[in-house]
Amino acid sequence: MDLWQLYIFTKVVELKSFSKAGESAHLSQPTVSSHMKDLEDHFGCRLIDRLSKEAIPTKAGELLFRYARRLVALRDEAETAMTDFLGKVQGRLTIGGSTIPAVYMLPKLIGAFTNARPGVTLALVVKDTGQIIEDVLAGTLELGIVGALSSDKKISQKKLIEDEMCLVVPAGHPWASVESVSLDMLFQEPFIVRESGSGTLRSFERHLIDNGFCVDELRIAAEMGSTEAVIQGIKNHVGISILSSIAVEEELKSGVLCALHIDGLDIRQEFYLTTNTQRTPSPLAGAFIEFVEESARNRGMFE
Amino acid sequence: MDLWQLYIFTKVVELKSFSKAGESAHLSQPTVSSHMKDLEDHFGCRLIDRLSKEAIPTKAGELLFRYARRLVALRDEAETAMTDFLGKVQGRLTIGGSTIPAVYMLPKLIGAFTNARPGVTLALVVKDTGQIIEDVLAGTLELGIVGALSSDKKISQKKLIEDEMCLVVPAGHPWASVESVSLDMLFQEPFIVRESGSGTLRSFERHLIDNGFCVDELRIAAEMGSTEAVIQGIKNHVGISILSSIAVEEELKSGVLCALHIDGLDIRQEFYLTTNTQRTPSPLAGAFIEFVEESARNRGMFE
DNA sequence: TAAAAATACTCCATAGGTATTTTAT
DNA sequence: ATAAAATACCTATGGAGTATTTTTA
Repeated sequence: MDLWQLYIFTKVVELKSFSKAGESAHLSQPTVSSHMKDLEDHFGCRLIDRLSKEAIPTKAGELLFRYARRLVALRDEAETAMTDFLGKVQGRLTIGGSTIPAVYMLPKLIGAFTNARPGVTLALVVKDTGQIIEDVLAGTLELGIVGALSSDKKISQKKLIEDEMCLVVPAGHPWASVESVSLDMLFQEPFIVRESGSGTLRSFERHLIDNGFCVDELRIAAEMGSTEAVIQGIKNHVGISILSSIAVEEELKSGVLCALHIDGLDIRQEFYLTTNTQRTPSPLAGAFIEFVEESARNRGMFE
Repeated sequence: MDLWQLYIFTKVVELKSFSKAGESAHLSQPTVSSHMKDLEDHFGCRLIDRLSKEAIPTKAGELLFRYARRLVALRDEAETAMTDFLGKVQGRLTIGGSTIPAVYMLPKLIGAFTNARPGVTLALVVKDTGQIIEDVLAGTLELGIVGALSSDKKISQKKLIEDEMCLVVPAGHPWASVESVSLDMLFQEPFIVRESGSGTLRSFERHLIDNGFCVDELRIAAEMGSTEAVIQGIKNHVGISILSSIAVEEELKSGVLCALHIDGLDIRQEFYLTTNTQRTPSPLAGAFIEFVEESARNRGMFE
């Protein structure tokens, strides 16, 4: 009993004729006969009484007809659901982001993507890089944007943007108009650091040590729990700090803050679109990935 | 996209493995591979991601899986519904009967048939012979029991019982112990007739005329609207009458009434199980037909 | 006689198999 | 090295056709 035979059966019942059913299904009359015989052999009973002028289902045929109609309808529903799913970019997609991408990159990207596409819902999950990579590996997340590379062969990562850590000072600060300062000059100024455990702080520490300095020598004015808090601290002259240029993009544009290089200290961080090589992205995920890559190529992402 | 492939697909998703799915469906692993490829080609997208240790559906595969499960379940439901319908004698059957069978034969038959079969409902429709034959021809009724033959070639009729019209007198009547009386003796006694239009009356009239008599010459004591009324009339000494022996079966047994032959008047009526040659009976109708024929053969029908 | 389904037959697409290779852990 | 799926290739069933016969109104 397959769907094709059941479909032909419904046509026979509806049109009350083998030959008309054949026409409607683009089949010859003998082919219809043979399928009906197959069905009758399968159930071991007559399903259709062949009267001279019309074909009428038996009681058993009526019972089967009710199921056949439902089965054919459900098949059609499945087909259209699949083509809809594959054809249209729609539905819900969850994107993972580590702190910097989640706060400074993804909101803009998600906004631009969903605005042009009704019927699309994007959810953002903020977790640390390790967690996001685990979720991508497990298949819980279709994609993430993180600031570190994974050695796992199942993880595919595409560089989206390079972010430089800059020394950030408030407007009006003596260094505001300077291009760059030397590393030892940092130790004169009150400094704001992130709480220990932050990726930003760790990479800064490593670079200081590499250059023969130590964090303890900094004149630490405050320790802040978030990038946003550090920005507020600088604005309010609590101190200066090292920050991702992406994070202060807005403030640099408006002139509230200024960024400068530190001679001999080149801290760059790259952000990667992270997917599972072994998993096929949904059409929605595929479209978003394309959109993100396109934005990165056009440098339209943060300009 | 056929049910067989969808079934294999559900097995692959459930068992997370092509080879295990093959085992469970008694197929080789390459056959499963080929079916999955067929499905993927059909939808034009990947449905299953083949990881090293397990096979996991893609988003599109998850969508299809939901439909596939429903389709397979519905198919199974149809199969069991069909085998139930064909295997068990159950459900509802409507039987047509003309007056005599409907009142004096079918209640007993229906009672005996349904008592032994839980889950069976028999409905009785009382109509005149012509109407019942029309309904059988139209397929509205699967079977009827009527007292006349049809010339329609699409009608099959099987004789169940032969019923003789007898002269019925109350117990204690002078003729009660007599074997038979001559036709002319009828005209001495008060007589009860059925209303004009009754089949019983018509055939009686015809027979009288054939023998050179006329109904008008009878001493008509009363004209009754139903066979039951005639019986009551005889019991209460209103008069005597000619009745179907089946109709007075009970009263003859209990001795309240007596039946005797009329010399030279032989009115017999046969009752026929009537079906449509072109229609396949449902299992329930078939079982009832068999039961009725068996009862007729055993003469257990009215004894 | 006409119209519908059944039968007889032929052909080829494909579901199924086995043997083997590829791939990833 | 192992386990799983893919590939290659072969076979046979059966789905589809055309031509014809049977059936019944």
